[in-house]
Amino acid sequence: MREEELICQENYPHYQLINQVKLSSINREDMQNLSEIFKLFADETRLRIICAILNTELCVCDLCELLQLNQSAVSHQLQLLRSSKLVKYRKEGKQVYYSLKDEHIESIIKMALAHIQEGDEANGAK
Amino acid sequence: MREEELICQENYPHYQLINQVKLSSINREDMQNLSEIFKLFADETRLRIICAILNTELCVCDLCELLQLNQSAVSHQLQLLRSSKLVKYRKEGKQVYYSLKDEHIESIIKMALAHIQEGDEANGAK
DNA sequence: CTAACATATGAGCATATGTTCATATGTATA
DNA sequence: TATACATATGAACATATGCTCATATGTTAG
Repeated sequence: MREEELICQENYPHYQLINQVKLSSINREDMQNLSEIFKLFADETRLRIICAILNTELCVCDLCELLQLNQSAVSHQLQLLRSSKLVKYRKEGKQVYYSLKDEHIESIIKMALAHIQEGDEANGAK
Repeated sequence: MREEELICQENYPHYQLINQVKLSSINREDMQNLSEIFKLFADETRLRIICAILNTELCVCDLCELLQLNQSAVSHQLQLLRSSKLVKYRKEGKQVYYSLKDEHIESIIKMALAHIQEGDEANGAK
């Protein structure tokens, strides 16, 4: 529909390169799923929740106390994490205990942490 | 300010646990930086751009062609990636070539990919 | 210098997102 | 069964985000 405006004239030499990238690239559905996961990590509150239950299971009010957030906000975020199957939960009496479902998550966060720490070194943090 | 409504009565037994989590947790500033990075990965367009330049440098119009997006949208996203120092760029004549700055990024994405693929197995994808 | 091209950027708009408030649901205890 | 407590959830609102359109900037060729 907008071929003419999209393709700049210089990129024909890059045609092969583009095609190669296209072939080796992650398929569109995985890409969408990837961005979904990263969305979960993208909110600070959610990330704090995730980190809090990295190695421990905690109940909702523990999380409220820890993050100093009201119960509704925490529950809404947990709802999101639950429906994305990032967390599992266990009911015990009145309480509901949440924990992480997958150990990849810790690796992802550690890797990202390494990234920002390397960034610090490279930039002005000397 | 809202102590009374936040702290549920049952969590006193968890007091130690909460404190332990609090102590071992990532500090607030790093947490914010982490969420910033994940925000960058959280948009599908941006993620596609990032993946496209994982191993190759590409100019803006290559990206437009590859992602079938208009130049303005791509440039805006590149602007974001640039100001977050996730990408580097190199001007050559009229063109500007973008590439990634950091190899952690690939690891992060690969890890996340592993997560979603494991999720597939675990769920109905048989 | 002018025209054409590649990229950048500001404004405006529509949509998505996170929080709060009010209330519902579910569980234990008196 | 009634009450208190822990959690979940819907609605409303304010803010953030991503895209588009128009235009600016910078570069090369004629």
